[in-house]
Amino acid sequence: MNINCKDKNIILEDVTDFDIEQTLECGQCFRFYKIGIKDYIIVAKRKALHISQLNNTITLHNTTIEEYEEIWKNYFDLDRDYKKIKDELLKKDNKLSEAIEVKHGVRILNQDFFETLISFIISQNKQIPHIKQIVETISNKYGEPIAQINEKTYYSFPEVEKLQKVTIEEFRECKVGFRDAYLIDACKMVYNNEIIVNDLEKATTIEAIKKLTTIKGVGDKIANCVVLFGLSKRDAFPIDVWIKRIMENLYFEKDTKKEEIMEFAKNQFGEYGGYAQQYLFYYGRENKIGTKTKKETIKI
DNA sequence: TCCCAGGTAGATC
DNA sequence: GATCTACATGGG
Repeated sequence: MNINCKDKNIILEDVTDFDIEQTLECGQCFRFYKIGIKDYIIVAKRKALHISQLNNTITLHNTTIEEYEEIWKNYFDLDRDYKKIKDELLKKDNKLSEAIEVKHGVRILNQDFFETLISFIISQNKQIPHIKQIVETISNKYGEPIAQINEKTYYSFPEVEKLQKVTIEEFRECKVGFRDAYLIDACKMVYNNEIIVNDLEKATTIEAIKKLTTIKGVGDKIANCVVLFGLSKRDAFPIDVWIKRIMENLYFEKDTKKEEIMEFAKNQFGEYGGYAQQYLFYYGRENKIGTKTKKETIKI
C-alpha cells in the first residue's frame, strides 16, 4: 500500500482486503452516511471523515497525514494482515470460502468503547436502519457539532460525562423504548468507574464479557459485540439470530443451542472467531440464509 | 392486523 | 436449570 498526500487529501493506493462499502455496511457500526457509490461520511473519534474508494484506491478527503496516522489507520484496522487471517481461517475450514470470497473487503473497525456499548444496547430487538436513526438522534441532541459538510452538520457521539446526565424520560424521547433503563444503568456504571475501559482492555475476552454483562440490558450477545468492536478482542463470537441460523445451516443442520454453537466456534475459529463471525454474518444476512425467504444456501 | 427485528430480564415450570 | 414472555417502536 502506498500513501500519498495530494492537495488536502490522503490517497491510499494498492489497498488490499479493504472495501469501504463492505466495511461500513456489514453491520458493525452505525454512524455513516452514504453520499455516492463507495462514497461515505463517517462520524467517529470526534471527527467526520469523507472517504471514497475507486478500485484499489482509497481517498480520505480533507485530512492530514498526521490525522491518518493517529486516527484512521487504526480505526480501519489497516495495520493488520487480512490475507493471513483469511488463509488461517480457510486452512482450517473450507466452508467459509464463499462468505470470505464475497465479503473479501470487510475490516473490523476499532471503534470507541463507550459508543459501541451504548449503540449495541440500543440494537437489541431492532433492525439496523432504526438503530442508526436512534444513535444519530442521541448524537444530535447530546453530542457536539464537529463538522459541516455540504450544509449538513455532524455531531460527535456524546461523552459519558454528558450522557450520564440524561434522564430516563429524555432517553424515551429519543425513541429507545424499553432500553431506556438499560442506557441509564450503562452510563452510570461507566461514569462511576464500575466499568473501566483500561481494565477491560487488559482482561481476557471471557473476563471482559463477564464484567460487561453486569450492566443491565447487556447479555452475552451484546457483550461479545462490545469486546469485538469496541475493545479489539478478535476472538469474540457474537451469536445473534442470524449467526445462529447460519451456523446451524452450515455445521449442524438442526436447531442448536447457543452454548453449543459458542463452544464449536471457539474450537473451530479460535483467535479468529470475530473475523469468521463477521464474514458469515454479513454474507448470511444479505442472502437470508436459513430463513423462509432465503435467496440461496452457502455452497460447500 | 399481525409479525418480526444484530436480545435480555424476570417469571414460571 | 431450561423455557416462556413482555418489553417500545417502526416497517413489511
